[in-house]
Amino acid sequence: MFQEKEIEELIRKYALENAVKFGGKCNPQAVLGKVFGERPELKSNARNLVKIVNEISEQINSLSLEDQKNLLSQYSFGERHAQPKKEEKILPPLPEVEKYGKVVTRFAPNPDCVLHLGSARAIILSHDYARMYGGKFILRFEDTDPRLKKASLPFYESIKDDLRWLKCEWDEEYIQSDRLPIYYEYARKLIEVEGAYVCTCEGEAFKKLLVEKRPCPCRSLSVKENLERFDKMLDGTFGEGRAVLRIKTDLNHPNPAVRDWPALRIVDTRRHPHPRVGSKYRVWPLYNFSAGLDDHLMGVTHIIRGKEHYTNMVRQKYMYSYLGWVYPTAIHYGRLKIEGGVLSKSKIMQGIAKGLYSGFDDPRLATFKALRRRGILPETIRQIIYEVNIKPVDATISWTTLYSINKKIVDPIAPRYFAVFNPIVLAIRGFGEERKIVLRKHPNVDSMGYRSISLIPENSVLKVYISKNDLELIKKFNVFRLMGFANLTEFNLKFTYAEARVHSFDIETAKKLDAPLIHWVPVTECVKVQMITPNGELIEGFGEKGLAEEPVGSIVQLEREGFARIDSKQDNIVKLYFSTR
RNA sequence: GCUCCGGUGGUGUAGUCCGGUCAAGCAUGUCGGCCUUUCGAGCCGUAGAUCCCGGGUUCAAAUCCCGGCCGGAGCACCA
Repeated sequence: MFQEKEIEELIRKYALENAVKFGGKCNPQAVLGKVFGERPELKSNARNLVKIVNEISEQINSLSLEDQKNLLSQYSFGERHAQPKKEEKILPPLPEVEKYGKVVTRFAPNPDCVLHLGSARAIILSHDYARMYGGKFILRFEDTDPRLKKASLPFYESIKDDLRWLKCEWDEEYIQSDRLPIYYEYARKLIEVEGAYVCTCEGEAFKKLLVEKRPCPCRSLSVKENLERFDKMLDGTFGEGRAVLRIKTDLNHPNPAVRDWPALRIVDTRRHPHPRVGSKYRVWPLYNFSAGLDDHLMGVTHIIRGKEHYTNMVRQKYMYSYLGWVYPTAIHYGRLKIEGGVLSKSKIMQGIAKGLYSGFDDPRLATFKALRRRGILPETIRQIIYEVNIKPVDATISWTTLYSINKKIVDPIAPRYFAVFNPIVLAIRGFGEERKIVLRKHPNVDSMGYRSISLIPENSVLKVYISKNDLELIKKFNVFRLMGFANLTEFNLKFTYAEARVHSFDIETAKKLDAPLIHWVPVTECVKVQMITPNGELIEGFGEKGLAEEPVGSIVQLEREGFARIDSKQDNIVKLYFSTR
């Protein structure tokens, strides 16, 4: 009991703090929380403490705010108020790592399309976790459907290309169409342990039985009969669609989707040749079979994939139990979308086929190719993935978030240039002498050097391009400033061009007059620029000649316009892809 | 319909497992200011959340329990 005084003091201290924080009235609950935070052992005595806290709170609340502040100043608080807030986003620990000697992850795409943002979670998380724990990252092409979701040769390469761009190098590479004999071997094994049977039932009839939780006639066939039937699948006795190998499951499983799922089916590869192995095989594994086997065979410890695969895990576990295997740790995440970005493989493929999109890198598509061409950096994608993390919920990220991340990375390294779109000629009268303007390539980074713009007047007239988009702004002021150059006045818009006269040169005057700053390009020294906007349109204009000296692939900032990536240069035309504002 | 899984400011997320320093943190966006020869960056500040709803347990619930609502996923001889 001799501690009582001390505890009361503690309560008083937090009550005062809370009261001062909330305008004179403290909340006993919050005070209690703070006290427990400092003295957790008091929790067992919570009931009694509540009474004391309530009493003290009442006392404190009857005081004026001034008195509370004065009393509060007598107490000292530890370090807890000052803690560094900004911490770098890192991945949370991967579950169950201690179960395995070495972490092994995999990314297993079907090479039937290019990769898009929807795969970013699987790729980056799988790769980065493998690296984080000094493990192994496997790339496995799942090209086992020669008919419906048929693989196509160029995509094998483009997927690898995207992976490299994302800085996700893989340690091992497999292609499932090379592994058919392995799958056949395990099919026989599963038949032998009575974990699988060859079913020749017609689809609808089987489904009906399935819903009623009843076995089909094929289910009770002997091992011998099943092996014979399996041979008939392989040798062509059974035609396409006439037989499948099924994995036995619990027919009473509450989810009809997991009951006796199909493992291998027959595809007429004469009519539907596989892009890599042609018509060599006619029995092809289904996803759960080949992926399930491979995950174990390749020693995968952590499967990171979309939540649409959740029931697949349940299905595959039956196969694992027949084989005496332990299922890897599976983590399922939700869909990652980007507002307005096209993320569906079929829409991408169809849109391109119809000419709706210019290609796999059309800026309206959320493919890695498109993102890359727009100057979105792999670091930005990675940061987004770290940010959304592994959650089974869908996330729609906004372009503005992506922009701001990208901008933070790009801003310090992007040289600045002027480029005028929607141009109109501005004739500056009474400008006799030739001049050279020297500007910094980056306002805060001296080491990036300088750019110079030569001004060559003709008959005392200097012609520059300005953007029609700025006309409204200019009209509102008596004086406007061409950035880095001169303050102009007496603006006069003619039919095809505009006129103005030099008012002064110094920035101080411009500031004093509150003149708007306009970017510009001299007519006598410029390059033609074309830029693809995010909605796929092409806009044209003129840019500083220095733009043509920046390497292809680099990102520049067009002042007052935004960031853009230099896509190509030819015939004195610089082609840009707009990146972010 | 059946089977899973979720629901925290506009958006994304932290916290939820193990109830209490959370009258809810961070980022981005909004708005305002400072700075700046960009409408960019940076700095400072502001507003914005019934923690899906209802009930229960408890001294105490974003957190645990029950019910509901809403959303997503799966239910292919696709992956």
